[in-house]
Amino acid sequence: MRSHCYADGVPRKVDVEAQRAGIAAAVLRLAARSGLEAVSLREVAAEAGVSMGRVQHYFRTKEEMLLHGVRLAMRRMETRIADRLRRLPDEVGEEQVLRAAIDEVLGDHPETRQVIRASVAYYARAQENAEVFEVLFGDDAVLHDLAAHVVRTAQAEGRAPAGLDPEQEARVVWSLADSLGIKVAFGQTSSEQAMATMRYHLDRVLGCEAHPGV
Amino acid sequence: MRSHCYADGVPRKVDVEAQRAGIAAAVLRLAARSGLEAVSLREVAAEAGVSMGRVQHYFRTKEEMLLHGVRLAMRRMETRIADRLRRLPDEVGEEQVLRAAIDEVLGDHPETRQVIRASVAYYARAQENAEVFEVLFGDDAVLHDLAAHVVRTAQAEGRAPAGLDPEQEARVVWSLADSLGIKVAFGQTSSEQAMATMRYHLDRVLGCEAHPGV
DNA sequence: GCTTTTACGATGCGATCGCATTGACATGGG
DNA sequence: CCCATGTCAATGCGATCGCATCGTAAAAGC
Repeated sequence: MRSHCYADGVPRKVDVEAQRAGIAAAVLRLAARSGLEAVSLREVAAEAGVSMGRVQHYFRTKEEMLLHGVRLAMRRMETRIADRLRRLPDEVGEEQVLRAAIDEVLGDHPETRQVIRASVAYYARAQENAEVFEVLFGDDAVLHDLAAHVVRTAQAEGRAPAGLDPEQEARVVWSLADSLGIKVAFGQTSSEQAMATMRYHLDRVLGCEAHPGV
Repeated sequence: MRSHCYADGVPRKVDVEAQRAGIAAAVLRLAARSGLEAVSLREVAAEAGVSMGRVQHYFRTKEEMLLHGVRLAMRRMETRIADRLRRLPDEVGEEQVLRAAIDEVLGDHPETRQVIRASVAYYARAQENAEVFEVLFGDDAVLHDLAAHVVRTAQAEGRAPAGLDPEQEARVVWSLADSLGIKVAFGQTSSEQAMATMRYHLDRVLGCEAHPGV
């Protein structure tokens, strides 16, 4: 009746990754709620409902624990976007991928807002810790290229207005999504308002189409 | 030969506001450098080069000190924008005001970056502390109205493309400025790159004109 | 001139911090 | 069966935390 019982009677070790993920989830909740100041080993242990010794067993230092926390945040975001794509009819184009990612960022699901708030809490640390910087911003180039390609496709199909610079438009789109996502996560704006603004902008750049969400 | 000597031999009290500002400046430096986690009474005292007793004398609690810090940040930003306007030829229109504010946000002057990084460090606290929220985001409505009005003017003068929604465009412009400003402050993007993106966008919304800066 | 107020510096308190150590217990391999 | 290993809970350490208190020296008020 221990929490780390074995599955199917197969005698095995404790699921290390699951334990780490449980603790990292507590880190995320605390960071999202009150910033990194509130993240101490004792608080994390209490939030995760485990002993402090357990936390220290799975993370050698606080730094390592924090890094694992922000990694979990990004992984969750990717998972949620992938789930969203899976719910769409098959054969999604790149524009659907872009729109799904933006929808996720601007949505008001509590977990999304938690991840975004936690990410912002890590910003200061990203300046001093290259690994945190990489986790937070490492995927930006891929997302940028995705947006730029979508713009180019819209141009090729004649849906986009003339004279657009796909590279600059990509920067605008993601900057907009970032900023609106943060505003939603911190309660400055409603999710609906942010999605309306995003849809307004995308309609002018990619042409007006019927889309679920933004 | 004390640091709080009187000016002109006039026996007066210590300049309370100057003392508080000096301490708040230290708070800003620490928050910008390493986040609010690094802001303790002892660290602030050391950074400001004063005793801990002095810090406690001018701020009854840490909370009050932090609030004064973020107020100083916003005040500095406004001052820097006002200075920028004063350097322009007189009779500035509202569009110049908007552009000056955006220029300041995207500029790579160390003090601007410090203020932006410090502001981001306060985001988590803004959720729990209504006063911090007000200081950080209280001016947003004014800035929004400014941008919307500038867009409307550009429309009236026939410089803007047809079919623009000034309210939405205002949201886009400020979201863009916020996001790019943060990216510059945290070293994700160069100031030049951010200004180029901003100029690119403004040219499409307000019409292309020759402007200093963005 | 004497008291009150202002402006600190210094020090101490209890709580909490990250981290290291220790030991109990359980498991699987030899 | 024994022991190496993995998995923790418990505890203690030195440092640091925010804050309260105390003492002092100087100016302000009477």
